[in-house]
Amino acid sequence: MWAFQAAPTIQQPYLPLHFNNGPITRISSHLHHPTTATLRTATATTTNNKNPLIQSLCKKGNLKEAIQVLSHEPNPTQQTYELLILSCSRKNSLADGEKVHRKLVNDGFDEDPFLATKLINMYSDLDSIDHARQVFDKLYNRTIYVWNALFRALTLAGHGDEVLNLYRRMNYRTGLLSDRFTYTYVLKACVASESLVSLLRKGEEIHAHILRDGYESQVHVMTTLVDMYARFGCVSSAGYVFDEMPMKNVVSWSAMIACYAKNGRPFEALELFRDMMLETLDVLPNSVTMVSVLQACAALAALEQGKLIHGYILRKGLDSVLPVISALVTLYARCGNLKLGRRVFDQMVKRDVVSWNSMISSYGIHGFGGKAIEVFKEMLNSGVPPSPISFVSVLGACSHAGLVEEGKILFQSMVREHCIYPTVEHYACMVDLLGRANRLDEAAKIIEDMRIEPGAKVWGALLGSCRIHCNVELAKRASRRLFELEPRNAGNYVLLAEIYAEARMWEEVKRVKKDLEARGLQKVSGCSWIEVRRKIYSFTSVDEFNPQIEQLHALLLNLLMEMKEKGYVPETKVVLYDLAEEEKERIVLGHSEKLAVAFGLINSSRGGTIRITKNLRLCEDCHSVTKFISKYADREILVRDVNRIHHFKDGVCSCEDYW
DNA sequence: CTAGGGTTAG
Repeated sequence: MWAFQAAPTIQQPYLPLHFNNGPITRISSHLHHPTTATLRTATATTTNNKNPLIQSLCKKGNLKEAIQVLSHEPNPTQQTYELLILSCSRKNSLADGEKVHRKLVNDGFDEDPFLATKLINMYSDLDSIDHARQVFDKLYNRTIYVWNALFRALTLAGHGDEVLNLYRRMNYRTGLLSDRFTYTYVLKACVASESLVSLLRKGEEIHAHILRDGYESQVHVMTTLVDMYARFGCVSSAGYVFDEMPMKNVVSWSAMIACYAKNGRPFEALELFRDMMLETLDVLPNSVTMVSVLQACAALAALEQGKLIHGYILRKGLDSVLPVISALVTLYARCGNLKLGRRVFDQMVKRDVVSWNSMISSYGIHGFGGKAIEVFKEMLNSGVPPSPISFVSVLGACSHAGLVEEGKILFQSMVREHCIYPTVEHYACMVDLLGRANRLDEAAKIIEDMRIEPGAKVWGALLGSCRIHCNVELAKRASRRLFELEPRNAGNYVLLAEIYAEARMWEEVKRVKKDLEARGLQKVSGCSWIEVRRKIYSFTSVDEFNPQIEQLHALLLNLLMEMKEKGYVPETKVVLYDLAEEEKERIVLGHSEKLAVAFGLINSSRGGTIRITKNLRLCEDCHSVTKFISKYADREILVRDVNRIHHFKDGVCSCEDYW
């Protein structure tokens, strides 16, 4: 591939990896120092040729001309090459980069580790990881800088496992010691792996190395460590490292807040944010911090809390930062206030693909599929190319709204018009779209025709559809695959048991439940919560400690009687026990969302919307009861379940009973 | 040459 000439000054045999000791180490130890010239530059410096023309052309951004002059320049210096390489990165020109590289080799700089570092960084910036690797492979004098540059390049390219293999070789085969940069890169490599193996153990091993080498007070290293544990979902490990950090700055705090926000612990995220504001005087939150805080508010559907945070963002002038605005759009939409989200979106001066995606998915979760498609098309018209997530968002919107044909057309346009190849997520959307619409055979056909391995998400979507339409046979097939793919996901067992229960196959229900227990798993219990005057109250069906619980039950019983007179029949098929109908009715009446709605009726002012959030999918009985309450108590009720938002008003729901 | 963030997900 490369037709470089052998270096005229240093002739060394090519070894891909070598023992970095002996005289070579001595050469490299002074070669890598940027102020120390190589043999070749030493000559150049003595002739006092600093190539002012090339350098000034580089600084002016006139790369083409600089390369022109370079081709006639007999003595380019190391500094000149450094500027040229940086220019190629900046100009995003691989061809020019290769030209400069070739000339550099001809001029005998191919064993200069300083320039090799720059070259590797350049090729990494130009997304040419193979070239970066080659620079490294051909190099004999490898300083820690060179290793670090390659680690950085590979990590950015997602080749985490390669970094870890090289890291091991560096430790065993060279005398080089890792520095704080090495550690940040190899820690990141643990989570930047294309293979599916969990590299948590590796990360823990590196953690030990870091402590051994005395880096526990290096803020960058420790923050990366927090983030690594966060990405593995090891919240307590992340918290432990964070607590032990002797020095913390805004990045460290943000990493830990993000850890909570991303791992389903929004409450702790807000708590930590509060601690940060109270405990530290010199650490001020910035836009990155605020994004995670907004995410936490969105997860909790804490609208009032979110509005306060929005106010803070405005006061601090962080309201022009794109990620912050996108997070605000999502916050308001997920809190049920689509109008406010739209207003924030409309006020944006500039929009990138993420801003558009947040608006598309906002319409999606509210069930406005048509609006989502409209916004999607508006995005295309405005010249912003869609991302894979744009399609997940818009297909999800079609799914919630039952727009099957529109979804199919969009799905086909992915490859045809946008060169975006569907991933497991996209297929899962299509299976969900078709399955929900009771076109289960078509959904199964999609899976059969998939060109990639259908993952758990795809089979999960199919099983979910089987649940809605009570298709026992297909459910058996889907669950068999699911139990292989994710044996520890309790939700799958529950879904299957519910399907059997609806089909009154009680023996099967028992078997699945036994299976669940045998694996030491538990059904995730339903939990609903409501924000009243900026406080969040949560409910579970087994909660005996709620001081108002008797009042709530009484209210629900009254409603039940009233509803039964009006012809309501409780829907008890979610109950996984073969019990008397009366007993089942008692169970569904205690569902957490009903308690939350009752609490809302009692504790919030009339005329205001009651907003409830639930951790699972809304059950059919709660859905019809809430419809009833919205009419007879004359209240607007918003319920956000795991999938979408239901807007109850005058006895009907915005989902039109399709969810 | 180093650390944290937005949109999606049965």
